[in-house]
Amino acid sequence: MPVTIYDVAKRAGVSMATVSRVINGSPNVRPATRKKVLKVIEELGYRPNAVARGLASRRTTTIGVILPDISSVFFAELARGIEDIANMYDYDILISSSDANREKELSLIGSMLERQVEGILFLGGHLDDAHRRLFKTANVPVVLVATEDPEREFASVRIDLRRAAYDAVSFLLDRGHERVAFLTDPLHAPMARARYAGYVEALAERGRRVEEHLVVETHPYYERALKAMATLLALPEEKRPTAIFAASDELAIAAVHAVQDAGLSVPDDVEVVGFDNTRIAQMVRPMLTSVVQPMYDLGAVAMRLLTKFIRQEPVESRDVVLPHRIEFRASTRPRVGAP
Amino acid sequence: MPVTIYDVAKRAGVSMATVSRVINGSPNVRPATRKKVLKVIEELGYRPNAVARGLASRRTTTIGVILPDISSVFFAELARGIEDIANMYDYDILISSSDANREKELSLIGSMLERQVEGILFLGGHLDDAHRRLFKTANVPVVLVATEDPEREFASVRIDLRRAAYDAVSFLLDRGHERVAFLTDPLHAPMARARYAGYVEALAERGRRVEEHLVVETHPYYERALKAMATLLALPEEKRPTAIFAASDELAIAAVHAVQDAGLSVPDDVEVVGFDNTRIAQMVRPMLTSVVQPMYDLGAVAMRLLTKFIRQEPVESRDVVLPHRIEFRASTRPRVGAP
DNA sequence: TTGAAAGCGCTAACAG
DNA sequence: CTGTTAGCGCTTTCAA
Repeated sequence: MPVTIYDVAKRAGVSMATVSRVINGSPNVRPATRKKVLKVIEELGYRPNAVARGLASRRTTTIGVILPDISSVFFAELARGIEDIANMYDYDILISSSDANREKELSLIGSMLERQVEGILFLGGHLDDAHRRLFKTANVPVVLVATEDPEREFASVRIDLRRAAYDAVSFLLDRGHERVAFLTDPLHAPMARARYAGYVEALAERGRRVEEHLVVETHPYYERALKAMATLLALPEEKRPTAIFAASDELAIAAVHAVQDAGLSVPDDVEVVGFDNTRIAQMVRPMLTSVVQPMYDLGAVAMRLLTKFIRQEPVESRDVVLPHRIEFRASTRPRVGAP
Repeated sequence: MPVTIYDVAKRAGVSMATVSRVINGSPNVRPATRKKVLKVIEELGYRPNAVARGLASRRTTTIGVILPDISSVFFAELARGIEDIANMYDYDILISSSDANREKELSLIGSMLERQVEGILFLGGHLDDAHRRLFKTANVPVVLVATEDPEREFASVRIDLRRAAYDAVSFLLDRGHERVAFLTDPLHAPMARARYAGYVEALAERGRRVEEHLVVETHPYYERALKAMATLLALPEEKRPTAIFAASDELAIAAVHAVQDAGLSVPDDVEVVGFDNTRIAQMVRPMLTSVVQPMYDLGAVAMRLLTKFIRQEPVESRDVVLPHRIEFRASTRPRVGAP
């Protein structure tokens, strides 16, 4: 029923190969012929079938993106970075949320491979042997994004989470805080563990040990975190933290509010540092000091790297670590000598 | 190089038709044969080529989603609703951001049709004749989601934006406010216009006219809105609004902060109502009263509707209007008799 | 229950 | 510069 390349060829009085050439912008077509074919394409409303093309050419111009949850601000922003670069290179994007569920991840990877994606971007999960095996039999390049792979077996684009946490905690410790709390989503997640490692390291380097009660593990939602922090702040003053490092901005905001609810002031009584520097960091009062994770760039750089692998271009590094920094705002006290 | 259905057939000593039947779960295969084939599939690590299948069967199990911006909280949440239902019906999703740019939208629609998507979900834009023409030649079902189409020509899933705005503004007016401001993103966007219509209607119904200076059009970002509101609040008291209806939660939060910056109190001096009831509404103090737009459900229902069209199942209504309501929180004063 | 064979719509040598 | 001819890997009649 739909118009095919064959219909166009017949009507234009040329072979389908010529039509194919016109469609694909081959220079080897006489201008007059091209014009004629183009006219017929217009008349017939011909629209090339990308599936057939994909089968014949073995190029689908599609890449697969697997992420924990597209509705999370963090991954949505990352996805946008991926999309923009993909677009620039004429790739379309197949997106699926995995809920960081291993089985779902594996099944999604399989499904994308069946669809003959030309590359896979895998975000924010944890790799085990099954993942590795699948990726290795894939025959298409894979880039991990914002994903912890201790083995560094696959190409990846990320920030140094451990170091970022280390920097944030060091900043707080160096201001003289005796008790810096760490508010985090469950520590079984690899990204949470990386931050925890940085927290521990910053303490250790100063001859301090982790005080169990200052590490607050909670579900990564505002309401839950608020309650968890309320409990911590109800402690007597000599056990209560005077600074809080939170693993996300959402957790940090919960911390800020818990402090205020306890009748204390941010930043005068308690300083708070968040993570990710999402839009919301600037939309609360006091505005949040936050570790900047360049989400859009992570996505963009990863996608660019993937195109290089697909085109077999040389790449400088398979493990790209993007810089992080701390954006200082009002949830911490002004730094001496800061602009 | 990769294993094909033919390789499996040969090795299993059956025809490729039989292998195809096994893959597709056809009941017309002797159990012993099925088992043998399955074993070979396993041994060879055979993975069906979905592109070839799509070409042969004319079914790609792919649907196309076009939205203004995947990094926006609103659309990301909507996308998640779409995804979950799509998944349930074994569809994969091709997502693209259009930036609400007409040309981009048209080109994306074309590209998705070339890819033989089995249906299209079009979110949050404005339809003109070019869109309509494309959709009509598409031969695949289209569902508009959270999209204003005055002509109601295509199936759609949405809330009654005009009515929702009307309800919010009526609520404020009925509390005795003389001056209710409307803080909105640019009014050329159809969704913004719909809310504006509700604002006007609520006023008109009470014999009031729109006061130009109370309609504040701004870019839909916190910083810009904050400035715009500051200007408005700098007005002498008799021109200053005592209530603000904002077109999004982000704008509403800017309004709250502008009021506070002006040395006034929310809700005592100025009441503020937001829109969408995104997560952030509960993450600011005072917590935001907001019009609930069920984003996840909009996506889920739309996707479900699309599957019905694809399967040619009967549908009850082509214009699904989901209910909205107002979630009352602390940015408005307590209602008399409210729980 | 199984197999043979004809496409699906296009690309990509190859020949001219 | 253009046409011919094989496929790409699978589904789907139609027979057997």
